[in-house]
Amino acid sequence: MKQAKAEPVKLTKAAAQILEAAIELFAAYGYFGTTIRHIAQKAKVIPMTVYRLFKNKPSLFEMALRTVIARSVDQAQFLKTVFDNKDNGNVRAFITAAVLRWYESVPQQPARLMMYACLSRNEQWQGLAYSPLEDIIEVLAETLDEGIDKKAKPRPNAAVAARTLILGLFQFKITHPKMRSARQEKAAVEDILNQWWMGIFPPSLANPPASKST
Amino acid sequence: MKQAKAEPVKLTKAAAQILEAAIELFAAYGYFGTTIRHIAQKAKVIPMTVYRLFKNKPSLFEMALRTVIARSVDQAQFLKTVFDNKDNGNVRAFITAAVLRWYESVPQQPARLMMYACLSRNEQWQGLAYSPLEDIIEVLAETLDEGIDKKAKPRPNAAVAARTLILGLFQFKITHPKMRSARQEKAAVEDILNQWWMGIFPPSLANPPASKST
Amino acid sequence: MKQAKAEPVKLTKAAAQILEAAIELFAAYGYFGTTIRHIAQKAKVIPMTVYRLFKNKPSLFEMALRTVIARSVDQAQFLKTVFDNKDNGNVRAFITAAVLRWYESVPQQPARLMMYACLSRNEQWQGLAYSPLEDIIEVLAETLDEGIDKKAKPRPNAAVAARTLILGLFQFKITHPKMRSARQEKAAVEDILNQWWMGIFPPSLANPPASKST
Amino acid sequence: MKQAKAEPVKLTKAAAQILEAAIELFAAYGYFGTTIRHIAQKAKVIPMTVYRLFKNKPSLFEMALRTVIARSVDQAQFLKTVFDNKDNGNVRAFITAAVLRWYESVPQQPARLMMYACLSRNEQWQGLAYSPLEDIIEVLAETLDEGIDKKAKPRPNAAVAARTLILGLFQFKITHPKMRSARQEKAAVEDILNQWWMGIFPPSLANPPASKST
DNA sequence: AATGAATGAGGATTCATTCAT
DNA sequence: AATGAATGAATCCTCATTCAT
Repeated sequence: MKQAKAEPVKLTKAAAQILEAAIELFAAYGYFGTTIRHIAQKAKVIPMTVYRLFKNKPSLFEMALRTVIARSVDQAQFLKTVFDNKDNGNVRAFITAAVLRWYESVPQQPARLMMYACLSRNEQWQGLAYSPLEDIIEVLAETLDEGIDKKAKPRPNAAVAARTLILGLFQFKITHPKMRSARQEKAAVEDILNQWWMGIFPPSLANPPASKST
Repeated sequence: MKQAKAEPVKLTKAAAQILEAAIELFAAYGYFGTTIRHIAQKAKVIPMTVYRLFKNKPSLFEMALRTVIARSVDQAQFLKTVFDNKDNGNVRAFITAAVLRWYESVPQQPARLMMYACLSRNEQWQGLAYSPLEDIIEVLAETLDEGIDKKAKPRPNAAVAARTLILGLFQFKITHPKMRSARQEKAAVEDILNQWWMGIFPPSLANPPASKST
Repeated sequence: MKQAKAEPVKLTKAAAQILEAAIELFAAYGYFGTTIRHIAQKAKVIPMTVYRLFKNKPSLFEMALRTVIARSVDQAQFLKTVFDNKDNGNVRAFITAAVLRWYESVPQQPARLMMYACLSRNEQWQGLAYSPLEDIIEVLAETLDEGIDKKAKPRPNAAVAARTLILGLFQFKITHPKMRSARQEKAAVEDILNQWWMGIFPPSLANPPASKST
Repeated sequence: MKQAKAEPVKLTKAAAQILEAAIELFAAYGYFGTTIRHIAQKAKVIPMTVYRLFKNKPSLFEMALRTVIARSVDQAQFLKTVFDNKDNGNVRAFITAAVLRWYESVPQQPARLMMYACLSRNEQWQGLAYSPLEDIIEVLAETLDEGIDKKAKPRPNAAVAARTLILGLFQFKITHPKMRSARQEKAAVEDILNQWWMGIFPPSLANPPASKST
């Protein structure tokens, strides 16, 4: 699990306000669509204060990104804790519930901000933004792997499966912001999860192990 | 399948140049990160020409988005043709190959542009950007559904499965732009596809149909 | 009566359309608030045509002004004809009716255009714009003078009286564009006219001939 | 009397300079004929300062208009004070002197600015511009009414008479800016005033109450 | 450390006008 | 003579940033 620690430094009240405003606005409008003045207004400080507490605009964006990621990392660790303490009963139900809870616990704001960072031309930001997803994927994959029958043939690839699920859900969260109610969204995510568990064809009916493309 | 026709109008050379430049730059830097002057320079025209041929910046962005989508729609229709002409042999191999070909045929540019549109606060752009993905999902779901054993229990949900796959691949394309070679990327996509087909646990070993959360 | 002849030159259809559009828009938005493109659009020609038929923007404005003035001059002459043919009966009623008819016959457009010309820093335009009012004032003053008792003491000054009335009515027309209905406007103008005829104090009660200020 | 208070707020030096420059230039060239850069240059500030101290161009115009009107309102109140303190001697001479003083005290600048506002398509500006004239008219009408013999037949209409005079004088001030010397202008205004007091025909000689047009 | 003012470049957009066709 | 394209400067306005207080 990559380290992306940040925010443990004590922030003054003004700095915290600015950071929250920056997160909100960068997430909503992206880097270029957000102005320092706008951030300052939302944080109820004058623009000068932004420059006293943060070096400049890129630096502020990076700080906002790191802050959001730090929180996300915490979530990965929380998930890990949950998984570590699981009883060995119904693995599938357990993981399903945990992933659902994770999905619901991720606000759109961080997701959007991370997406903007991924789209940016700044490789450092891209790397930063991708790391928390990798963390979640890693935790999920580990837990999955423990539950997989090691002698199954074909043996499922836990890492790939975890990646597919998390990226799909992440994308789903961003691209369906207002198109459905929370209830509908939850139902859709459950469908995705179920389908993910099931696979398309039950192995008994499925065709042979799939050709390696043409 | 939603209609998103565009670009049938004959474009002058300058307009076509501007449009291509706009697609490229909007895809790279987003709406706010791209300036009309920048577009004009890349298209080798003076800024005024942009305004003669396009109403304004939002309109140009929408035009670029529609153009990219129109091309994507063509791909959906191409995929549909491929599926319609399939022999009834190995369905899985056939679909796998087709989806792989689709994945490789989608340039990053349109994907990025569509992602920026999805992230924008403009609901029309969001809708436009999402439509070609829906088209692909629809075509894939239909074909999948034909191959699914109607009496299987639990019966796979073709629509959800298709959505999960396409959104996941789309996200994958965007978020992994430079992190791996083309070869690695292809291998990863194949893994995703295989995993998608297989499901995590073979039904025979799987736990019961999954609790509805909580 | 000053000569401000114009427009006898034969205009092509396009030129006439442009001129009418120019009059309308210059009257509505003033010189700087009106653009050649806007005029061309309203006249349903391309901007180039404006430059083929008129030298440039100032020249077009002057042409519009002259056109409007020429029509106004015609009105002055019409008024003159009316006055020349009057019977020698009720002079007051006759003039009142004629002035009312004049007031109603002057569209707001020319009045606004002339006002804009008066306000401009171009002395030629100022002179042009003021001339038709002077014409009307002159005609009215002559007719008034004929009706005034040459031995009255104090003897009314027909020129001043005419000027006061016409300028007041002109101002009234411009500054009360939408504030009252046509019916209300006519009633107000009649009040003005009556008051103008009457003077404030009947001479019998009036104080002596008025001090020459201070 | 309508309230149009403004300008009591303390203005910084730069803001005051900008406002004065705006008044001068808007009065000279109208709204569209005046540029922010021009105003900034005259005020000896950089254009950005204009936008720091005023919201935008329309807002600056409105501020300029309100400032000019506030000064005018003060004049109306001054006139009122004068009228309230008048002895009951020669009413006509007293009012004549007061109106003359008012006329001379109104600079051309405010008059032009108000005229431009009246001509604009902005109803709020029209209303603002017209209000100070209404104030003066009201004050004058009240004082006139006190002096009018209530039993005179036909009884003069003080409101209409006041309106006619003030509008006429206002128009006169604008349309005769440079055409005569100050001395000539004063003489002309005195003529107008005398004529206004007198009416055209002494009632004894006048024809019957004037036909209501047709 | 908070504030207002300054900077100067750059944002989108439109202007009047002219050149090639 | 009609048209589209070009020109280049000007429009209003905002940007990120820094300098004086």
